[in-house]
Amino acid sequence: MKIGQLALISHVKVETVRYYERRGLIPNPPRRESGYRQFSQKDVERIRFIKHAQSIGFTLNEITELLSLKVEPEATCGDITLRIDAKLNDIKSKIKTLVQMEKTLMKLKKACKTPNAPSEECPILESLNTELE
Amino acid sequence: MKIGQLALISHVKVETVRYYERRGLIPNPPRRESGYRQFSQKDVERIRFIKHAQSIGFTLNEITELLSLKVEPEATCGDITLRIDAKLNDIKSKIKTLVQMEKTLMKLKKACKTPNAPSEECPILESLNTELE
DNA sequence: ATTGACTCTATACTTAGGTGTAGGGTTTAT
DNA sequence: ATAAACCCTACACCTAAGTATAGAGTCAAT
Repeated sequence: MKIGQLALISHVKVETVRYYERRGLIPNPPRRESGYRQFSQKDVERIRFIKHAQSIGFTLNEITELLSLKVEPEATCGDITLRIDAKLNDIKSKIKTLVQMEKTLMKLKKACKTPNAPSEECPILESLNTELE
Repeated sequence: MKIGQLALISHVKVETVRYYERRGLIPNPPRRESGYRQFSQKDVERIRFIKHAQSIGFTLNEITELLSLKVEPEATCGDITLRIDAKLNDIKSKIKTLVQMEKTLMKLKKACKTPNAPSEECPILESLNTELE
């Protein structure tokens, strides 16, 4: 199939497919005489893999790594699990940060008892001037 | 004080101070004859404000907005609270996404029962090829 | 055989928040 | 008075993951 159809099926833009190829995420496809890329079902799967991996938080660099682990003969399933664990740690720490932000924001919000007061003397803005715990 | 000292006190780089000035986050400072910027304690506070606001998740664009609300005469404390609420929603939705990723990753992790199996047949990679629920 | 839709390459642009560099001028301490 | 340390502007570069564009060539249907 041609690039347009692959893109359509895979719900990505044509430029994204070419971008993935440039990044080495998709094997260089064979070409017609005209230079047109010829894709196959394998490429549809490959893009699905990439998109799924992205949706669980992997970057394209990390996905490149996962894909090469897949073909390295000495790589084991345990090696994959290691990457999963690392990503779990990433995500946990992001959650932690966000939860802390949430807490601080809720505390700040409560600081405002007079919604009609001029913003100039808003206790929220004032506390941003000094300390945040 | 000169830019280097402001940067030192504020724990930011000199270039960052100039960058904030370019973005309009810091008022244009007066200059000496030589062209050197002259900063004051107010600017230290301003950078503190920016850094605190960043640490609770506001972008520099949003901080610019907060700063202008602060000086608009008709703006009220309630207007500030609105921004806090919007940011709280942002953050909640980011947390939600991350928690979902975490769940999926943990499920994937459990799928691997044979850590020494070759990665080629790793059930984790296989599920990325097909479906993720 | 021509038109419209598709594809090709190469290059630049996007967002966000900076960071780094080149090529100069200034200040300060000795 | 000279050297180190600082400051100036203007510009390019960085990451991440694309998106957009120009200018050219190709394919499919009428």
